[in-house]
Amino acid sequence: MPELPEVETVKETLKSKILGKKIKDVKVLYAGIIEYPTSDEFIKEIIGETINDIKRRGKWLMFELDHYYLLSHLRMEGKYNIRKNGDIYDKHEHVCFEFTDGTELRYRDTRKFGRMHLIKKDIINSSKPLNELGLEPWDDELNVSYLRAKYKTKRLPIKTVILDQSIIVGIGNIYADEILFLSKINPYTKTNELKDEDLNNIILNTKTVLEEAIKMGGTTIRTYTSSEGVHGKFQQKLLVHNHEGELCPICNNIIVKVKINGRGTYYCEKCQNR
DNA sequence: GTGACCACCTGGCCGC
DNA sequence: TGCGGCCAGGTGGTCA
Repeated sequence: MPELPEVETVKETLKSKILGKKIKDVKVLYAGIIEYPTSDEFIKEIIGETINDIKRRGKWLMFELDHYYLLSHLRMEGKYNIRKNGDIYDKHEHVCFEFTDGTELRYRDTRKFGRMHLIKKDIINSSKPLNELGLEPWDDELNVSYLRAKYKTKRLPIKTVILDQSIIVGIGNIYADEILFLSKINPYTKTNELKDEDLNNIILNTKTVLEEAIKMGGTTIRTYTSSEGVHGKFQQKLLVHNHEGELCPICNNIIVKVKINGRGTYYCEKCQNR
């Protein structure tokens, strides 16, 4: 499932393929993907726009057009493919951007969880969804004081809160397990009971894990691959996630899998005892 | 403001 | 082999 490193990989892959292309037509085959505005308005406004740049904010892909930003969240299984005009549609391709050069960018999503917004450039930072996002992992303002302020009222387990995109963006279920393992923090720990040392470890290990994952092209796990069939390699580096019943790489204890607020969570009871 | 729960979705897996 | 049920999970909405 796409988390920050996977979105970063998609962004870089697409930048090398579609920058400068002008949108001639758009087909929305499943309107539920278009969150804002209506799909009719979406189509009307985006035709004639050129893709000038592609950025990322948290798990959102940001296609910079002439007058708008097209925001795209891949959720669980969203991906982009380049096709030639006239290629037969796959049943899971839901939005198709036709370019003036005869190629097409198609959004494919087997579970239809992904969402798109088309937002005017001058209000992009003050509009949903970007105005509700927290700090990037590499933001200078992400420090112990920031986390302490955000976490002080949170009684939920840290495993749940570390996924909160309004605090730190980009962390999903896979990397959350890895970050807590490296930080030696039990995922059940009440967030407001974490010590400053724990918060510092979360910050450092978030950067470490995500940087390493980006270098390796993200994680290819279960049904997810990146754009254009690009496979990430970080799953080879996962220490606990998806390793239920295997030995902890640090202490040789058995890695267990539990459910915390509905999320599958892998951890080592011996190492993560804080 | 916070936390619990549910809905959105469909492919894969498991048990019968 | 076929069927039904469960699971996976990011996010937003509703309700207490």
